[in-house]
Amino acid sequence: MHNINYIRENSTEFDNAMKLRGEDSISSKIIEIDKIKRETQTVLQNILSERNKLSKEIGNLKSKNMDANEKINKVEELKLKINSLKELENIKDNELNSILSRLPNIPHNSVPYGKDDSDNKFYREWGTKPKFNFKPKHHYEVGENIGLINFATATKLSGSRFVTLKNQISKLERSISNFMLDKHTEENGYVEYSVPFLVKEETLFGTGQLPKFGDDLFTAGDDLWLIPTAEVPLTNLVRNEILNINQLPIRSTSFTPCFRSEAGAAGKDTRGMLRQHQFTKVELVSIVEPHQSENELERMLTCAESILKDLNIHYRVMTLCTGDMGFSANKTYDIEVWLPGEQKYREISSCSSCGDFQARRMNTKYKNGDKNIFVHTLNGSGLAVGRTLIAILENYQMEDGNVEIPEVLVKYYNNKTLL
RNA sequence: GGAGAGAUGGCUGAGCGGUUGAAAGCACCGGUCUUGAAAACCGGCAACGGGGCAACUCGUUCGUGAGUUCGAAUCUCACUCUCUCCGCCA
Repeated sequence: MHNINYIRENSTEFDNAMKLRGEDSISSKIIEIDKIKRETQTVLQNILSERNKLSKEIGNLKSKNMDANEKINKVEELKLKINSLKELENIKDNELNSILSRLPNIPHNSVPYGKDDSDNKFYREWGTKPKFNFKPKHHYEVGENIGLINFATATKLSGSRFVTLKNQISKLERSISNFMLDKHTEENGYVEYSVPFLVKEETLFGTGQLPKFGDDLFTAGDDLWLIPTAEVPLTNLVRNEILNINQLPIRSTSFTPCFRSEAGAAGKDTRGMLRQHQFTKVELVSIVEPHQSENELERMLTCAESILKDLNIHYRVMTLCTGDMGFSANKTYDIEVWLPGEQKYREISSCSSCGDFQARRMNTKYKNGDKNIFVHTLNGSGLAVGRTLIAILENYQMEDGNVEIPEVLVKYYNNKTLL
């Protein structure tokens, strides 16, 4: 959600920023609505003030048993005006909110300009592509060959874009999530939460999924929605709060399933478990003071990377261009892991800074002296567990069809070194 | 699912339809005292918005939304949420 004062005072910059994100120039429309709203408000408030005065006078007269009819009639007249002005103010306020709540965040000035993911910029990489003396398989081949990944059974239960894992691979998924949570809570300074997987509309508004992207989500009826990421509940933990400055920074993490309708992805990544309606993820969220957020994004990225380093899997980090960023982000790094079976880098984490964009939607501030200031929010995957599983199956596969267990996971995997 | 109780400022908690934006206490901030701290005492302390260069001023807000009234935290209705008891259940 944007600061209307900023738009008023920097309309050109604002329009330029929206253009980078593929939006039409709209500041003039916003400013016009805002102007009418404020003018209405001023007139309305003067009348309200008059009414309040008269009402007090009426009270005084009545308490002295004196006649107040003249003043009562006056107020009656005012009421008509008040009602129509209130109505107008309401209409303009709704128009304004409806526009503002659908506009994406302004990109940070360090974000490269671009149309889509082909314009993302290389930031850094770690490790090298592993060498195989056989042709590495896709993760689904590895899993299906040993009967531990099964798409057909999942289709029977739930349709396309679901999977069932079994036995050792289920256990491996569990080991991965435990490893990630331990790392983030014991070394990286995050506090673990268990959160609801079903949330209300206001909650999704707070982080920016609604009102614009309802099509990407699943509903559970009763006004509840399935979370597409733990970013939603974790960030909204502080919705409508005025935090004490010494509570910051807040760093939280949670392991949750994520549910996405993948509405716009028909025909994309249909093979394998790369793009599912349901997957698990360990999420990282930070709530910080504004001056900390740039550093915090780098820190968060490092925390996410630490998982892949420990797993010893080659990856690269990309800075997303203006056209590829998510709605609420002002800057995003994607970590892309190398998949030898597919011979491609694939996203395994996305770390975003949202500035005060979500804080405005959630109404989350902190007290700094006598001022209440919007916090900055950040979120990142630390990491997508399903895709980490894929990365392990492809990077650690052996010629005989078995899979080696990464060293850091062995203790989480009953001390076994092979699948 | 059945019965009942409730929702007030960061927290606890008062509040006859008319100086109640809201008592009191706690917390917090500033000061006096003290070598320092604590205690005690004194003072300050809601949010959001409009207007104004500013001092300041006006409006809105006591779960949410409607209504009654000249005037609503206080009355009416609907909704939401919380708690207690009973039933059911992981």
